[in-house]
Amino acid sequence: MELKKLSELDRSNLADEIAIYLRDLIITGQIAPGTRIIEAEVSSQLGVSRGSLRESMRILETEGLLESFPGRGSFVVQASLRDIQELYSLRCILEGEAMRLAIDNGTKNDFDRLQKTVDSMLEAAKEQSQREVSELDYQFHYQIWEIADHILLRNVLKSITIQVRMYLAVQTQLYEDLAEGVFDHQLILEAL
Amino acid sequence: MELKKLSELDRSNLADEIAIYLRDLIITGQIAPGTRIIEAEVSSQLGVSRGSLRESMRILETEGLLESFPGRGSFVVQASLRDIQELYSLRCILEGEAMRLAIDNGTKNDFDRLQKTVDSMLEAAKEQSQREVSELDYQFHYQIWEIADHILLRNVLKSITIQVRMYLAVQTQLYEDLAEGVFDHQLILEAL
DNA sequence: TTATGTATGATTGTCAACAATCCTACTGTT
DNA sequence: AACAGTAGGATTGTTGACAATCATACATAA
Repeated sequence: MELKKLSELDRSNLADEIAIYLRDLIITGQIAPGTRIIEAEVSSQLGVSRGSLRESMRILETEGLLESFPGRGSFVVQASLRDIQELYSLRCILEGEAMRLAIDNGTKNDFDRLQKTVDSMLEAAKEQSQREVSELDYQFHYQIWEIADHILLRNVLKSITIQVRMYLAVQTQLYEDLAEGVFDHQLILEAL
Repeated sequence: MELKKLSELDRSNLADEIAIYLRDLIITGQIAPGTRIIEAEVSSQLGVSRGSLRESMRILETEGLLESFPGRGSFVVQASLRDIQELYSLRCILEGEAMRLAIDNGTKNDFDRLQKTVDSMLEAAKEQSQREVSELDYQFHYQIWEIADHILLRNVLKSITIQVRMYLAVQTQLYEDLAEGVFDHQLILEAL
């Protein structure tokens, strides 16, 4: 049996865990855009030191979720219309490229798994479970990216999608008709 | 007269400065791929604390220049052939997109400035000044990205180009005939 | 009233020290 | 000789404290 290198296993350090936690709060809109992150406050609430928190904030800043002004504090990014447009246009370009690669590389097995995800999504949409639909939506795309077998492309798409989800969380009205969105995914799959 | 917000001015903090410094060392190959970054050693050499250094390392890690294994240390990434291929393919896709946008948005003035850059590059190539050619090469592309007027696209391209340059620095033999590379840029400009 | 100066608390920037973990080399046992 | 066990130093993980900076409110003068 072939074993994975332990060094590749995710033995997390604090900063990463904090980043994961905060990232989720930001993406889901639980921390509103524009809010200032006060280090002492947040770190004590999380029960960690400011040093570790600052490390995690640097990760989120590089990812484009936070924006920091030296000496003045860090804030959850507040997207302009332009930012969102750019995010979408870049996502379209890369997603298109991912699909092209997925078509080349995908096996029947791959497409069966995609169909399964779409089915689950349809079901979740029927039950109006927004949270679940959103999660399955991400899984659907993530599966395509994996089939495309282009690690860098996947990472960039992941980072962009995270930001898109953040903005969507704030403007949920865009997601009113859940079922329609799911139907789009069925179309994508058939195109593949 | 309209003034810029001071908050948008880059009043740097230590971590950013360290990141800029280390990034350059990595990109230019002065720190070889695979070398381990020992925090105490580097921070004392730079005359900064480990905390600040760690923050900068998190930035570089998120950018894909460092790779860290919790509890075991951080290393300058060692690219596989695959990594390089992915880097190039993604860069092609995005650079193509940037050019398309640049064609739409560019004014005559913009193209004149590009021509100037190519001219300088040709001159630098004649004098076999690798360093200068490399810098002007980056400027040429950066100008196109600015004309394209897509901030996000530019940022992603910047990050990818940084990594490409890092790998190029290690394998400089690829850049033997400098003049030929410059000629490529003239072709690009004429296409625009 | 408006503008300028000043003091105070709040927040960030930076650091040095301690704790936990890892790696290496040595020891002893079979 | 080959292996497991075990110190010891080296390195990372984490923290709390101090210094520097910023923002706010108040006081003062024109």
